Amino acid sequence: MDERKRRVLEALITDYIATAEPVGSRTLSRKYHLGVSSATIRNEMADLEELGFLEQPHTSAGRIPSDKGYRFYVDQLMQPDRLHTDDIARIRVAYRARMREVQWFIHQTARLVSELTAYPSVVLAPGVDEAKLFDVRVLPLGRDAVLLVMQTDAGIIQNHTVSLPGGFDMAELKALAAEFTLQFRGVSIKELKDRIGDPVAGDVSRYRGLWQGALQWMAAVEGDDDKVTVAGPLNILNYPEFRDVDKVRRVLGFLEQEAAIDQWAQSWPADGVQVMIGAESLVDDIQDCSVVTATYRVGPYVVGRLMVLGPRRMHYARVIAIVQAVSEELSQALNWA
Amino acid sequence: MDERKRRVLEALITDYIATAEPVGSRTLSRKYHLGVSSATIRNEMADLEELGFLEQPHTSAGRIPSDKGYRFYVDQLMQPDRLHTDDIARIRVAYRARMREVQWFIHQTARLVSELTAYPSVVLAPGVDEAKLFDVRVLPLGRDAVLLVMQTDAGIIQNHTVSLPGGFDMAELKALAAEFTLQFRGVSIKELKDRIGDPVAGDVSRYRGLWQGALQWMAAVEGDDDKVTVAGPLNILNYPEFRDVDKVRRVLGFLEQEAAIDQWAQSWPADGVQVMIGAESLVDDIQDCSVVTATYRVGPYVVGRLMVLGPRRMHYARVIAIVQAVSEELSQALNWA
DNA sequence: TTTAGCACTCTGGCGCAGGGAGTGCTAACA
DNA sequence: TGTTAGCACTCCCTGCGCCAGAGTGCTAAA
Repeated sequence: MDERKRRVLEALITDYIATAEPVGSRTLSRKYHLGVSSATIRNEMADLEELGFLEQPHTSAGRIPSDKGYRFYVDQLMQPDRLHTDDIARIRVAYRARMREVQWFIHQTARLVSELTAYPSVVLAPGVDEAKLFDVRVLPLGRDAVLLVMQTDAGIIQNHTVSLPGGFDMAELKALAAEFTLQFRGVSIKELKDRIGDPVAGDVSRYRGLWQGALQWMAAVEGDDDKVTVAGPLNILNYPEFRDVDKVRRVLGFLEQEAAIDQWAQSWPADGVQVMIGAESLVDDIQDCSVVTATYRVGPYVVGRLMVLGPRRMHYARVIAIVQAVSEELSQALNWA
Repeated sequence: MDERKRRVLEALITDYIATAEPVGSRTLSRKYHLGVSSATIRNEMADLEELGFLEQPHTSAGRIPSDKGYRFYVDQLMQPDRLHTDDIARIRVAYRARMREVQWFIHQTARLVSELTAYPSVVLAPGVDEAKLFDVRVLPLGRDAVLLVMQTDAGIIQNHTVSLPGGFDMAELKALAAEFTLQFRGVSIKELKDRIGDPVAGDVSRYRGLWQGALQWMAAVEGDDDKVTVAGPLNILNYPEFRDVDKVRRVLGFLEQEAAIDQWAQSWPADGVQVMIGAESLVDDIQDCSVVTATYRVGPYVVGRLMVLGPRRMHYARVIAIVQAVSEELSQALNWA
């Protein structure tokens, strides 16, 4: 793999990313001043194909990069773009607002990333599973309904309206909430799921249903709800590789499977920017896509990820730079929030 | 418009809804026992075309219904299906759960409708704009953050975390919330938007930013957020008229414009099941679609709507029945909730 | 080692013919 | 007078062959 092969491969991938058309030797020698003739490039391309970096759709077409080719490009050839100052400004401005809930930042991030990249984006919100219960409170809402408010150590707040037909005794409920807080403070939500059946001190008989419902809700419903935010899914329709409705269906269908995406993301390495090319994602429905993902933090802890989904010939250099910059900015914003 | 013409038109539309193929006279005489020969049907079809109920894609193709044809079919010929007992059971079961927030019912409804009809569905949640403020409370969350909880007379509860760097005086905040409640109870959220600047009695100087932010949030952000719920958008991909990516883009793009949908829905007549065929919707992006919509109530008041979006050759009889049944069931569920 | 030249291959577009589906018209029939 | 059978005609769709264009691989010369 000498220097010239590297340059040919880089030029070819650059061109293919821009045009989505198989690239021929003549095109390369004309558009990129490689200093050699098309015949030489032809030989290099034949070698690169033999090495598995390129593929030929059919005998008399140009070459396109293989997954391996993209991988080499991402790891060895490309370097992340320097973002345009406009883009940088846009990222800064996006988080300027104060007094917002975490969920607002998540939405904002998803929209921002999909607009900057022109690909669909996904943001995974901090999970509540790992968070530890901090306290539970109850607010009367009327004659026969209360609002349960749960706070975790990560500062995440969940709340839920519960109706109690037949009314309730507020003092009793308050005591119960205090008791509950005392007993379960510091227990992770995940663990709480297994302890739904635990007896709670105090007179719970009347409100057993309430607690069980509330716990189920805390543990299950709200835990996964809103965890995955998708923005700009229709961006995928702008790329010629998705002119086919069946391919579109698979990708958009995948983006609707929020629970599956969440679970899938659990298996990824912990930190930093990752790139998955084509089949590397191990997900059938997005074999024709690449994924670029980065984590974000609250303090020192990784709490969530953002990702960009695009065709395999994604504009990696730019997307990586954006994802990197946004994840840092988001981490900062969350630290201040 | 004699009886035979009506029967021919009905048969033709039924067939076209099922097959999406232009229907010829021979097909009609074979599949539907109309008691006359294909030649006679041909004559009737020519008449129906002249009257504007049918169209011909090209000279030697069968006929397809025009918008006017569908309109006549919906108004005069068709009657809503009797739902299968399975479907009825499914609708009943969907709302059986208790102790749920309004938003849960909305999501449930959207999913249910899109699954039953196999078309995309949209549900408009009760607006908060018309709701009147009932009370505002504040809960301490830690050293420098509080949770604002706002309740309206419609029983809608919104809440919002606000950070107050530098700490706060809880007693003062509580008094302020009480004061605020006193002053604005009974004022609609819509009105509240215009009165954000109103002075509040008590010492607000320290917390002015808090109130302004909170009000802005109540009035603007949460008011429109989540108001429109879409389910099953990809169902549209199953219909051959949307095999073209550009058409898909327009329809799915429309379904993403939640604010626009909300506004659009404001202009519809108040109550009952409505059908809009093709251009009748007055929305460019869904000229190739029909819409079936129904309202639902809390007590005697219409508070929201659900709608089904499908190709013009929608299965009106079934969809109308479903939309009708679901809207009634939802109204009941909300009355009990 | 590089390059020019050339024969070869494959795709995609175009024109054309034939089959099929459906129509409209005409004339016969009840 | 309304209905039907028959028939010529129209138009779409499909498959086929052909050709131009793009690109390759190989060979031979620089």
